[in-house]
Amino acid sequence: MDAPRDFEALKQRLIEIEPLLPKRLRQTAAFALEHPDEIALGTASGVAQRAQVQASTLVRFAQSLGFAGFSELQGVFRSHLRTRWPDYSERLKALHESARTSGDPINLLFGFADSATQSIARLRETVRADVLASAIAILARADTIYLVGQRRSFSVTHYFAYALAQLGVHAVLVDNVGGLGADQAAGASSSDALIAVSFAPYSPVTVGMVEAARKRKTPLVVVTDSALSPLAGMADARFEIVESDFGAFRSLAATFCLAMTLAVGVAEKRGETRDQ
Amino acid sequence: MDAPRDFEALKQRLIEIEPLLPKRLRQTAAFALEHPDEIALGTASGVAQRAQVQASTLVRFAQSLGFAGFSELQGVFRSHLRTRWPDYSERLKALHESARTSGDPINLLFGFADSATQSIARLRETVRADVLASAIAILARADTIYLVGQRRSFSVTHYFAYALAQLGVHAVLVDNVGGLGADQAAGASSSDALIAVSFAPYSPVTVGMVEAARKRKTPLVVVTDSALSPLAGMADARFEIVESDFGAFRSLAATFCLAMTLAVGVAEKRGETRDQ
DNA sequence: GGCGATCCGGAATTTTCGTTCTAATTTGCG
DNA sequence: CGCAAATTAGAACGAAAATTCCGGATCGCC
Repeated sequence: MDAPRDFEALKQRLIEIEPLLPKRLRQTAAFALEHPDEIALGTASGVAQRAQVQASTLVRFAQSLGFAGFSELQGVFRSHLRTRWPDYSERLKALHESARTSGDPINLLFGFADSATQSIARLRETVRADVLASAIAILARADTIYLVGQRRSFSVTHYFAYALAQLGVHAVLVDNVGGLGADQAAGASSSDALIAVSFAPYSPVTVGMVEAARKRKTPLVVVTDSALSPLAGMADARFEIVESDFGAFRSLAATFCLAMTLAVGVAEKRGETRDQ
Repeated sequence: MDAPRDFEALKQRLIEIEPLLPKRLRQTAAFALEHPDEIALGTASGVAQRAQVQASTLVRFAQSLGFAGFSELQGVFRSHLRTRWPDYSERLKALHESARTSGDPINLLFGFADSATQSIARLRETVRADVLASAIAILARADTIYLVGQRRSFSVTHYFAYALAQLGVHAVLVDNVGGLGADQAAGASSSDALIAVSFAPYSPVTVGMVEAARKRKTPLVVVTDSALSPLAGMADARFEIVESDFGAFRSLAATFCLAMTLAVGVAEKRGETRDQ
C-alpha cells in the first residue's frame, strides 16, 4: 500500500483511518497524533510503553500504513521535526521585542505566553509554604467549601469547583445565577469554609458576600492581588498573586496553578486524615 | 569534568574550546554547531559520515566534553529539539511522589507550575500563524460570536466572553444554564461564528451544539486536544492544544493564552477594518 | 454457541548501533 | 632528524533495539 512520505499527509491519513482501526492500532494512532515528538525521538520500546502498547504493535501499525517497519514511520516524524529546528530561542527573543507593536497575531500569542510564564515564575517565588499549608488545613476541615468569584475571577472559581468535584470534595460554587449569590453563600457556617477570589476592581458582590460570611465566622481563604484589597484584612489565609500584564490583559495562569494546588492539596490532606 | 546539561551552555562551551581542539575534534565541534539537527536526529555513524569523521571520533569528542559517550551528548541536543524534554514525565512523577511522601503541598504547587510552563512552551511551537490568522478572520467578520464549552472548558469560554465584552466585541456565552444551551446556541447563523472548546472526554452537549451549528453553516473555530476529537473534522479553523498533565490534572494555561490571543486579535482586526 | 478470521502479547531472532581497543599516523619538541 | 606523546582510523565487540514469529485471546458472523 501507499506509505505517506510527508508528515502532513501521514497525519491526515491517520485521522481518516483511526476510527476504522482495531483497538490497539487505534490507540497507537491516537498517541502518534498527540505526541509526535515522542515518536520522532523515542525508541520503539519506549514509545510502546508510553502508549500502553506492545512494541510489536508499533511495527504492525507502521506496516499497516505501508511502511516497512517502525523505523521508516519514525523517519517521517523525524524529518518533520528537522524542518522545524532553526533556533527558536533567538526567534522568540526577536519576536518578543516587536510583539506589542506588530500587527501579526502570532506576536500576540507570544506576548501572552510570555506574561503567563512570568506570572508562574513569580508565583513560585512568592507563595509561602506556611500560608499554603494553613489554607489547605482550613479547607480540609470544612464540611463544605464555598467558592466565590465574579467577573474574571469566576473562571478560576468555576475550575476550582470542577477540580474539587473530580476529587470527591464537597463544594458549592456561588455562581450568582439569577442574582441568588447572597443566598447561595448564606449557607456557609462556621464549620464550612469560603474561598474568595477577587482582583481589582473588586466586585462589590464578592466583597459583600465575604463580609457576610465573616460575620457568620466562616473560615476564609482569600486570593487577591494586593494587601490593600478590601478582602485582605478579613482572611484567615491570604494569597497575594501578582500576575503579569500584556497590553490591557492580565494573565490568570498563576491563579489557576494556585487553585489546582489547593484543590489537590485539600483532597490529599483529607485522604491522609481518613487513613489515620 | 563538567558536562553541560543544557543546550545553550553546551553551545557556548563549544564555541569557546573549538579553536583549541585537535583537528578532527575541531571538525566535529564545528559540525555540531552548524548542524545540530543532524546530531539530534541522526545515528552516530550517520553523523560521522556527514561530518567526514570516524564514529569513534564522535565518542571521543563527547567524552572530552565530560559525557559518558555520544548518546549522552545527543540527549542534550534532543532535549532542546523536543518541546518537553526526555525525562519530563518521569521528573513530574518523581515530584508528585515527593509531594505525597513529604506531605508538603509546596511541591504540588511547583508541579503545577512546571506543567503549566511546559504547556505554554509547547503552545508557542505548535500554533501555526496561518491558522491563527484565519481563525481571527472568521471571528472578526462574525456579527455575533457564540462561545461553547462545558465542564472544565467552561472556564475558558467564560473568560473568553469576559475578554470580548471588555473589548467591546459582541459575544454570547452559551452557559447551558437551566438546560437552555441548545436554544442559546440556536441563534447562531451563517453570518455569525461559533467557538467550541472541548477536551477528552468530549462533552456530548458541546458536540451536539457544534453539529447543529454546522448544519446551519455557522463558521466554526474549534479548540481541542487532538485531531481525532469529534469536533476536529467540522472546524473551519482548528487548534490542537496539548496540555501537560500533573497527576490527574491537566493545565489550562496554554488554552487560556490562546483564548486571550484570539480575543485581542479579533478586536484589533475589527479596529483596523473600521479605520479603513 | 460454535467456528473462522482477525488481532494481540510476549519470547526469540536478527539487525543495527554505540563503544572499546589497538595499531598506525601525526604532531610537537629537543 | 628522531623520539615520545597525542591523536586518529578502522576493526571487533557487546549491548540494545527493531523485527519476526507463534500461541493464545478476542471479535464477528452464522
